[in-house]
Amino acid sequence: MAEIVREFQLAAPAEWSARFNIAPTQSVLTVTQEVGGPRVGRCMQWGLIPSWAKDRSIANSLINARAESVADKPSFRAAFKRRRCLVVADGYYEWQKGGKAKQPFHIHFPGNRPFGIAGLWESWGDDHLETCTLITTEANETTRPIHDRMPVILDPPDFTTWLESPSEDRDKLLALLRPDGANQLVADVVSTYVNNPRHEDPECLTVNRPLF
DNA sequence: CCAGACGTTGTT
DNA sequence: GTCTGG
DNA sequence: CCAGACGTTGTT
DNA sequence: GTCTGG
Repeated sequence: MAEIVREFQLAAPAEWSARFNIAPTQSVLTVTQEVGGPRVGRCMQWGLIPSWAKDRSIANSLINARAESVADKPSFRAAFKRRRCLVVADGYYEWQKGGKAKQPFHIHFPGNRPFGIAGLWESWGDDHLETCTLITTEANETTRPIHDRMPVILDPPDFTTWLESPSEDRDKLLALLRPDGANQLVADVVSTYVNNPRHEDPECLTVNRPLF
């Protein structure tokens, strides 16, 4: 948490403990910031529920939002204008499909430096349930062999722009939604142990063999 | 005007 | 909530 | 994302 | 095949 507070310049530590296999509908750590306000770390449920949704089942479909259309899609455009966030991670899983087999990879930076994924959030229902979605874009050189999409990983200098820009800066915001340009990511083959969402321990990160 | 949709992923 | 299709 | 379920009736 | 739950 100390590393996260420093990297994201949080005003205070957040309530959070290590996770190894976060599935959609479960809690993720996010960062939000009102214009001119402090950076706040808060937990939200992964899977966006728009304000107009009659029930929460739509969350299963809205775990990702495409950068190419996020500003216009009815499910996302309101959040794109007013409720942008960062989702904190030090790695993510991507599955490579070959026939029936689903080979998971653990994708991370050297040293597992935490990073911020561009996201959107909403508050839903009388209980003000806070939910979020991750924005995806085309894959970069490292991740393309595994899958054609990847999360938008923002450079720390762009955090403020993403979190605080007024809604009329649409083009400026969309320009941030690019693949990781520095291409410093590492992709490790891991065991299919991680394929079971009930498996939630460090064994999920065990490297099977080098990629190359 | 009202009714109905509103999403991504991957696979075919 | 807001847009599209009928 | 993956894993696992996928149904109605009536009865306790 | 497609939906739900985690």
